[in-house]
Amino acid sequence: MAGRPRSFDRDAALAAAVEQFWRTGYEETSIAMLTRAMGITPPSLYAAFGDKDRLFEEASEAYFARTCEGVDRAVARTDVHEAIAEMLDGTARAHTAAGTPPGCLMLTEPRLAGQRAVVQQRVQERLEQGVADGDLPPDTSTEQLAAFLLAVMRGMSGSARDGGTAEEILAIASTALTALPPRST
Amino acid sequence: MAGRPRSFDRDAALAAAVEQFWRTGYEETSIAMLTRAMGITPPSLYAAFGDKDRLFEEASEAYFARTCEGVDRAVARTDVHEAIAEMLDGTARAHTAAGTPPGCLMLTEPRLAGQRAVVQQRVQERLEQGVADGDLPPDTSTEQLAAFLLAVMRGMSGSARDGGTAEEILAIASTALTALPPRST
DNA sequence: CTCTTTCTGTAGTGATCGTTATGGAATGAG
DNA sequence: CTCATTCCATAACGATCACTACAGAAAGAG
Repeated sequence: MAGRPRSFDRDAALAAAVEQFWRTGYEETSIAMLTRAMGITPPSLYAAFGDKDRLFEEASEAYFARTCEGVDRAVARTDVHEAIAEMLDGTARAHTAAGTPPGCLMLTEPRLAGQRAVVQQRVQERLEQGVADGDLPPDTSTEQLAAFLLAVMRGMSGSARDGGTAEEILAIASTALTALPPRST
Repeated sequence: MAGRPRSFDRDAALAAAVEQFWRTGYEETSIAMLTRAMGITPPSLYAAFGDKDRLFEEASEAYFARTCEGVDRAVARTDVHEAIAEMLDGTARAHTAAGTPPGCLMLTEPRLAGQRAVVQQRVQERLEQGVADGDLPPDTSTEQLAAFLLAVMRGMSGSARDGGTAEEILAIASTALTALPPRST
């Protein structure tokens, strides 16, 4: 009943696929690039992951889960200003971390608009909490502010892809922070 | 000496190429898509424009010139706050204009980092002028602020590509404006 | 051991990629 | 007119695209 077992680590292969998609995006990544990065042959890839679309879906979901961890950790802070600051700071560092491709797969890949909407919604909810906590003015447009923050993070990702240094990206983050309305004491 | 004249309008064909590259980017645009959009056959394309790389270079330069017109008109305003506001406003409208593809070719295409650097430098110089005019605090980091503004515009372009409405993109622009330090009276 | 099942590597599918050779049509020069 | 020159359309080039048929190898079940 049980035939020959798979000779490669599926999770490790998926991680390699994540990095390859991260570096070159969906369209520019060929199956040949993937098999080389993953250390397997095309039939193994198709047997284990379906096709290129399904592999990308699985890879982008793994990437998304990792990204959400960082965002969730940041927005868990009790003060909304600290929460957003940490989110932007963490984003800037992730976009320029050595050992990983520059920029962000979720923010760069055209077909991941759904993931971006999810993150934006989460940011908006954290801002609404900030308003409820009295840490943001009651008339704050959380929707508008969340869209702004997503746009800034997307811009940070693009700057990182253009070769921007960690300092430059962090400076963008700290500048964006000044657009957060201060607590009205 | 003078043979058969070209049977198509080179400028019109170039304009069609600009729009095609604008809509689908360099890598995702095939010669077949270009020839269809331009209304010519491959040999005509290669005879008139060299190859895909040179055609893109010419197209992106034409696009860049048009973009710079808008930016230059905006930053020509005497008040730096009005200048930046008009630049962001014009950018938002250009990214969502009916009749043209959403977003911005210059801000989206990976290989146009050089054009982005030029625009950023121009913005930075305008901000420095604002400092000299006393419209921005003397300790303003114009370099940091210009990088921020470029990042925001890039994010606006991405939002537009994701299907964002003109109102949403304009809201991002107006939020970004609040990060401009006010005149210190 | 044998049998069955599943994986693996080679090799190749048709389609499309960017690019171009070829040959006839169209034009200005003389 | 003739001739030289340039352009256009068909058709094809080799390379690569995503994907898979095939056959042999490797493992568990009995």
